[in-house]
Amino acid sequence: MKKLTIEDIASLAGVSRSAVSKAINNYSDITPETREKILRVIKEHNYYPLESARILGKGKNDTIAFVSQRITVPFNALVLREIENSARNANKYVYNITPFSSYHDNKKGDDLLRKLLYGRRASVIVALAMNPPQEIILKYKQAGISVILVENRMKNAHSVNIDNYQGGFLAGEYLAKSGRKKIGIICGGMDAKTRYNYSYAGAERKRGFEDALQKYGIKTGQKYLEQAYNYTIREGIGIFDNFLHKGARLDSVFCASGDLTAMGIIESARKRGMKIPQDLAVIGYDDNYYSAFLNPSLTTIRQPIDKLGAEAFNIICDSLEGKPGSFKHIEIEPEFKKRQSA
Amino acid sequence: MKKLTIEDIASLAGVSRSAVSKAINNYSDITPETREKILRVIKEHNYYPLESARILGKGKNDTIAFVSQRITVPFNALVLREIENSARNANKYVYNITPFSSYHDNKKGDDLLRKLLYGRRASVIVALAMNPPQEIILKYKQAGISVILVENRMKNAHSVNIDNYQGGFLAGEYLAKSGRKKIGIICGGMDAKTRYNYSYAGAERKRGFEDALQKYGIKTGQKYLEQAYNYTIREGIGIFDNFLHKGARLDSVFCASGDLTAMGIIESARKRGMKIPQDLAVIGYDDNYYSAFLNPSLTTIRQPIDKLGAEAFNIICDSLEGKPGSFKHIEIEPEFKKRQSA
DNA sequence: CTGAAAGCGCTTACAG
DNA sequence: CTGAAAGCGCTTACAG
Repeated sequence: MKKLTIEDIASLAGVSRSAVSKAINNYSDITPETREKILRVIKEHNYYPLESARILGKGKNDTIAFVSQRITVPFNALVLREIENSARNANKYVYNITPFSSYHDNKKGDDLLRKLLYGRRASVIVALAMNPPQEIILKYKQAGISVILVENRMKNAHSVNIDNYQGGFLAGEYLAKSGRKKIGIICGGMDAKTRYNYSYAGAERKRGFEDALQKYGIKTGQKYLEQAYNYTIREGIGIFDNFLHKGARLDSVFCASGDLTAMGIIESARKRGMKIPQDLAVIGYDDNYYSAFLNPSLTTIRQPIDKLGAEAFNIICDSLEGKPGSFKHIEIEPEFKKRQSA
Repeated sequence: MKKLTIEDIASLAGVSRSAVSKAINNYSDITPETREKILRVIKEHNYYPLESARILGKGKNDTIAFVSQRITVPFNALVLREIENSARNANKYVYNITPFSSYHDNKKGDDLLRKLLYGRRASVIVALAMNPPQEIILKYKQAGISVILVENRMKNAHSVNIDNYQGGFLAGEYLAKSGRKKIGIICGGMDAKTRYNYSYAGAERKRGFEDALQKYGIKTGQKYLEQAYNYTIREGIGIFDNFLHKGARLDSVFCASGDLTAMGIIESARKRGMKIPQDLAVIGYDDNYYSAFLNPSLTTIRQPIDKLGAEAFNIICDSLEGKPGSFKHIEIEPEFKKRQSA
């Protein structure tokens, strides 16, 4: 198969290579007739410029890198989807967004961020639930490339979060006010042996939750805390056993680790003959699209991911369009969804 | 920020640029000592080669393009995840896989496939639930770039499917054998006004289902068929009304369009006081990870996406490693999951 | 094994 | 407005 180059198009159209380049890039210093003729030839011959040559020639790359542990994690996919939706609505940058995954390999995650920076593969970074070292963040700052942290917050970078402290507080307050006394919490990212095991979102949810309980004079502590690592239904089932084993006879539990954990807890509690919510009130986190259809329907903290995506996209635009301004830290309000499980 | 180039590394290490290139690419004609010295300098200075320059220099791009309507659709994300899992297990190509989305814009979809081809942005294409015209498929064949269709099947391209005919047949046969007489089907992609509205998977499921019903002497036809377009719970709720409006008093329904449709149907039927499965048996499709936890738990056709991903990855490897062979068409067996709803 | 040189396909000053 | 020329940062024959 013959590979067409800009040279071929130029001779087919009877113009110079730079004229073709100008037509492609929609530059103004070219007559409309010439432009149209060139574009016609391009279309006729199915010519698409080689992307790598464009990037090299231009000296910059206008991709928006969306970096996460895994794009296929439902929450991560939803965040990306909402950023894409904002891009579609604004009718710009839609095709510039490229997902990158670290596949839960922390060193690879750091390496990925370095590669994107030093290999100049992106002009804006959206990093979801990543914990990069300050050193990398500073290098980005020096390079003038914006980093937008989602589900994290650090100096020298933008951040967009759904107010996790508030989410935890709402859950704690509701259970306390309903007269529950032995209130457990299941939370991820508490095992901060290294920065990789730390989750800003998890820590904030726990902090808000415990502040609420303390406000109402309810005990907190290790006995009432279990950690989540996988955020799966199966894990939730096992965690319920852990509470029993250490003698924590809960009357309610807040699954800050998500609706899936809550599903596991409910499954496990029922097998032991407990009634939900009478014997055990359960609150989830996220409000997955099917959570209202579960049995019982799940009381949960809803995360307005659409708003999160919109805010992130605003910062993306500001960065790409060179609008100055200091680092923004945006907190979006979560919503308490009262249903049957609590 | 100073941008390091291969030139800088060469002078820092006291060697030529080609030596650095050889070290980076792990070529053999270089002494181990030289290589190590170069790699040390590279690491020390955080040098990452500019990807676009590498591609341009090499004259080829080794990315594996994963093309779908939207990577954030749960089924699509799962297929990608399973391909990635296979890559991880095989410890190769993990970081070569890049997702591209057409965002449900059919022309953009075709354009994307052309761009990937003519702009040489990929060396293998995995196209999920895409309906490219034969013309494009043939161009890929001529260019020697493999196209692997998933949820579709065409000449001149590989294909990997979960046997949709069989899935439909299993559902139809089960309902017929349970003594159901008025059996509805809800299916997507039947509105083949253009090739974009056509779904190979949907058509095959319907064909298998109707063959089963005919085998057991049960009526089929327009009255018992409704179309799905969005595959959402909400849509399922509305579709149940459609059946009632046209006077189809069903005793059972097969939601070939997925478990979400089934959830909507169940929701709607219950609001009308129907008992599931006594008054209405409902079979879904997919077996979403939460489908066993619904109320009632959902009887459904499970799609073994892990196997699908593994098969697709095998073909990817064969293509990348230049193993010859004719086009493969793989059909994976689905599994009937008996639960409470039917 | 090493290094000088040409080439990949674009873009972008710059001269006309 | 157009076009010849240099440059982007790599890779790859090729000569040594």
